[in-house]
Amino acid sequence: MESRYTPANIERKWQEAWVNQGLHRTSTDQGKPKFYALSMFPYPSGNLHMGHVRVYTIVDVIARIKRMQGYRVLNPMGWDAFGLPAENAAIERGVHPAKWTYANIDQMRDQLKDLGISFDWDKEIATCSPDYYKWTQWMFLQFFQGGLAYQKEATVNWDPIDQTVLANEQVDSAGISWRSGAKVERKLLRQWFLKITDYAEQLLQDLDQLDGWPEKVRLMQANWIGKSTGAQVTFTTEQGDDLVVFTTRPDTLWGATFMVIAPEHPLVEKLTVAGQTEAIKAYQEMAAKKSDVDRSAEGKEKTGVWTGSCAINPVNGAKVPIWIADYVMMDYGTGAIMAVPAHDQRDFEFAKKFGLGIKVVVQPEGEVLDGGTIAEAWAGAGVMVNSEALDGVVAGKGKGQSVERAVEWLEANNKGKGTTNFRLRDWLISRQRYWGSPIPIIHCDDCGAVAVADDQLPVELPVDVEFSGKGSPLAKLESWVNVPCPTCGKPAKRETDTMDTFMCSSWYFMRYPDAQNDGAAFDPAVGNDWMAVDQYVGGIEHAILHLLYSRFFTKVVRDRGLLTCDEPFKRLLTQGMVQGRTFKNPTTGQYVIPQNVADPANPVDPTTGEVLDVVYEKMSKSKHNGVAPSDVISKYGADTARMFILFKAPPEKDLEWDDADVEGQFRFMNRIWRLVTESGVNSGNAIATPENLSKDEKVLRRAIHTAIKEITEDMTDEYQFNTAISELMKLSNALSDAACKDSPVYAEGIRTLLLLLAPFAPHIADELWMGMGFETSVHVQAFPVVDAGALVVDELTIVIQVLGKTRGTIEVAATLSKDEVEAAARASEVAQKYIAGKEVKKVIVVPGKLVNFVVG
RNA sequence: GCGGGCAUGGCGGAAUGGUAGACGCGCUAGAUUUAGGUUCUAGUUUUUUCGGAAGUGAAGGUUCAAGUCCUUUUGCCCGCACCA
Repeated sequence: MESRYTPANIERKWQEAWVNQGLHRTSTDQGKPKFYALSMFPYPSGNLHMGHVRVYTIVDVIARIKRMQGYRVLNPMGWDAFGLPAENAAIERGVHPAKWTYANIDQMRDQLKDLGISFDWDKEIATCSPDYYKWTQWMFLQFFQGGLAYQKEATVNWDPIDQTVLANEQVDSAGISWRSGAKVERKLLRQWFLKITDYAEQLLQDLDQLDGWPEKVRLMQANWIGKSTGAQVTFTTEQGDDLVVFTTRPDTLWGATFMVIAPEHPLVEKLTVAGQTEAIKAYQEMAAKKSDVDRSAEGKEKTGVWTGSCAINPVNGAKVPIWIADYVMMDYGTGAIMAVPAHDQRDFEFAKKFGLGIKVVVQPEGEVLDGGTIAEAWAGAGVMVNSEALDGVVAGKGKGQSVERAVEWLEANNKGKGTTNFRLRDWLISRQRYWGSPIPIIHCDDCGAVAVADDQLPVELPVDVEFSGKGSPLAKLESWVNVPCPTCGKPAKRETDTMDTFMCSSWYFMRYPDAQNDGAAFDPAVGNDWMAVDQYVGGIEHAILHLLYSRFFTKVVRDRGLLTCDEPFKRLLTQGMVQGRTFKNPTTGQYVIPQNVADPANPVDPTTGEVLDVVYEKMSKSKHNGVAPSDVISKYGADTARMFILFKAPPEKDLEWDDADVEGQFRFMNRIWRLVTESGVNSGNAIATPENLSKDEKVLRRAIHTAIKEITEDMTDEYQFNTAISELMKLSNALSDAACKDSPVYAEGIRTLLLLLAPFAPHIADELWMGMGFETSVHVQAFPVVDAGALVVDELTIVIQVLGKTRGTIEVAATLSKDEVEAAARASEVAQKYIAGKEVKKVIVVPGKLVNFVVG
């Protein structure tokens, strides 16, 4: 073995050796408990960045430690390979998306291998491969046959840059596309949807099962699903139509003074009286131009137009005008509301602006509200008034209070019914692009939408298409579009939309355990053996998108009898960003290229001489703060990169990339190298026996087993890699300082250090382990188990407190009883100094920890 | 507006209600070295009359004992938002 630690000379060697030994192949030993470790698979952009390094390292450490602890581990890798960048490359550079994608995959796979991640490459999948998307299409047909996939004409989010529609989840609150950054437009189109709303209640309820998930993610999903309980009430229009509203406050029905319906509401035309036609039309056009976001922006100033018609309030027969206004959304509730201005601020503002009536039905205690004079809506507590049957009832949502009573009354009188409403919308999955899985449907004039037969799957993407960037290339390919109807044989047309790529990623974790099955998406027996994923790791950006869709898929797959699990991911870890050191001009806000900063310790702007701000921000080209994984690996090796990234911050927190800290981590690897190579310990050394140890040996052995205990705890359930590594450092320090380097305990310590280190820094650990003369890799050894006996101490340090203030410590024999400890403490010099001559009112003895004297 | 999270040395971060600052970075001094780097040793919250005293964003409270629990509050970050 070399005397100098040179990672470049050892890492590749071990990566190849592990492959040759088949160490990372998923064990089929059914005698072992299973552990499914999963990282969110990447989009194959072609370049590995530090964020990738972080996720895969985290999962790798977990997988490696579980293997050493006797689990059969599945740690797979694949590619979320459909998507627009490939198509854009085709448009810009004339490369076919498939060629571009597969080249990127090859490049990224090589980069991943440099990291020494223990993926089972036999399970590799790429969602753009016909072997895979065949089953994505099959999954779609499962939904279709289950009545969970349907077409609907709807106002949808249209991304003008990517030239496709997007699901609600893929547009942020500012109306910006998650991918292109474009402001989405609204378009009326016929599109495919999945009925995720059928599962809204379950998706919400089962969040309670997910106690291994961050609370934050569960809350985000609960908010997105957005359940609210209330009632549906049917008003009748003058024209005789039913106009159904949803309200969470049915108790205030008697206070409704007008109604508002969304500008897109189907009844608008019928309700509009002759004199109002133009005003209504103009308002509708204005509203149509605005996105939902614009509607809610603009200072929230209320706008609207009266249709000229009225409706009859079913509870009291009151005649109320029907307005249209864009503060009512067509896609929430029923697209129509009853307005109670006295008790709803939005309705109040609207009523004030247009001079509509305000009727108080809730009177707060000790106050008399008057609809004509109040300055704002009263949404607080009170007692019902002017509400016939409800008069005198306490207003509120509690048991026996007005809301419950109102629902009972509505149902008893057949005027409405209690109901729940969800914010969640059905999932729009059509995309007007080429590089995605075709939707396996054929449209026939006579038979409608007909499923492509299972034995005809996959509907393959045609290769020879033209990429102009305008419209779907598939739609223009007549030879592909025109096919006979599978049912009646008449000329029919293929669906030319492809699926949202989130379809592909919503079930890939079900495919991995049985990745090479060409007769089914997966064998249910294999699927049930491995599902659910025991530990999932990925970015918080999928808190709703991918994680919600995957939960939905899992429930549908369960209901189709393919799997038995309710939830796909038992535990979820959302790792923080990797941030780069960024130089920023404080006045212009411009980012300065690090190479142009002469003295990084005192950075000044190279052109203006201003002192620059040094901040840590997400790595990106525009900020000139990126660090390439390949550069770090070639300079320090993968082990140092892995150790640094794990040590620098807890996994869920953002991590500041700092070259000085990387150096520090490299020093630690060097210390271990020297410690082990200079120790003289080899596979032939006797292993320590716990008996008849000297004091020094006992101290060292306690340090060894404390490290085992702490690291094992840090790696159970909650993963605390940073403190685990600090324990490795402590053990390494203890071994360096050991006073008994000839002892078998020292040999035990050296070996234990390598075993504990193996999951974190696998290359150096195996190099040193095999260098000691062992026959088999460090990675197939059992993970050390703590010997509780080694942790027992002869002497305890007891803290002496007086009135809760620490005054010193004493050493006592561990065998002393509680009373004896108290007596020793009382007699101690430290305590006497503070308690002599004073009355000791109380003594608290915490065994093994402290004695606290309470003096008067 | 609603919901959630966070706040500890120069920095990243540790602390089952029980010696706050583990571990690391940086820094200071010394040793080794022709020098730099490496490596090793010691030190590194503040203050001090060298006995101590104070200290975990702020203010209260519970407790023998609070970074940790409770109440109020400030700042920052994140998610949702005219949701009927």
